[in-house]
Amino acid sequence: MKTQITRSQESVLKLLETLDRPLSAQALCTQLRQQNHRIGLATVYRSLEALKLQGLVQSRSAANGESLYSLVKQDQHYLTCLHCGESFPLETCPVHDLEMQLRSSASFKVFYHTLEFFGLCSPCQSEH
Amino acid sequence: MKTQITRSQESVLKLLETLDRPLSAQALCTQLRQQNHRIGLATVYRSLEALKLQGLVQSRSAANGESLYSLVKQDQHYLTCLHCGESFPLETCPVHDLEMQLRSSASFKVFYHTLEFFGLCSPCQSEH
DNA sequence: GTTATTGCAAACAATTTGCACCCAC
DNA sequence: GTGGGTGCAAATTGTTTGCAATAAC
Repeated sequence: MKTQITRSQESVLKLLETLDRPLSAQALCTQLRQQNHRIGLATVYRSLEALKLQGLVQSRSAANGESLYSLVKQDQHYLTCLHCGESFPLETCPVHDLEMQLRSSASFKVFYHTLEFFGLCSPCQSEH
Repeated sequence: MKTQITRSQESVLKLLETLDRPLSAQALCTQLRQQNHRIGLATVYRSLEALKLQGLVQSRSAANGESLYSLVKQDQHYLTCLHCGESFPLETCPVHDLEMQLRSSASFKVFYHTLEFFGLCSPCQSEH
């Protein structure tokens, strides 16, 4: 479990820090190239995987099947509509206390958590 | 948003009721065929999608990228190891109260939620 | 009979992998 | 120099889709 960071991992990390919402690997790659980084999609995936292993980056899968990546620091708690797939961020996270308890447990080292509620958003409730 | 259940959806639902852990679509298809259901993988996916839309079935993505399906009734809350990918079920769910609050809100109709903590399990902590 | 559902196979797309090249140390 | 990191393109694989056949009503 190496902990050293490579050049690519650093540029991915830097980019994620400027973003306020999770992006797909492909979108991240496109943005990096627009910023004149010569980087391949495979490297973006490899970097994201490495950063996840270090507990710096998290991913969740969107309704369309692709994975969305963001910093662990940026809490990700959503209300997600089963019908249209849209995710509405939750303001507060109700499980911080439990996370703190778990963090102090030696048997499992917690880096971060995700919490997602699934259901129907207001517009989708009125369709039949 | 139709609510009627088809024959295939019913057999998938029946199978899920007999299982105590989430399975992939492929595994579900295999099991159904072993039980002499003549069913195609595509139909399993279509059934799972329909059941999800009805709030009966939930899915989460495993470490290897595939989706694992289970009944909404079967709570799914995990400690997941970033290193080996193994998921350890949590005994209790700390967010039921919040879910109850959200359920009574008219603006978003909550069917179910997922909660997952990510980190390193005990064996993986000792590797370096 | 008409319409929705199904199985199959082909298509698709996100992700992973093989490999030659290149950079850092 | 050597070993790890990288880009590219090919391979892989979970999932979706087109379509003819079938089942439901």
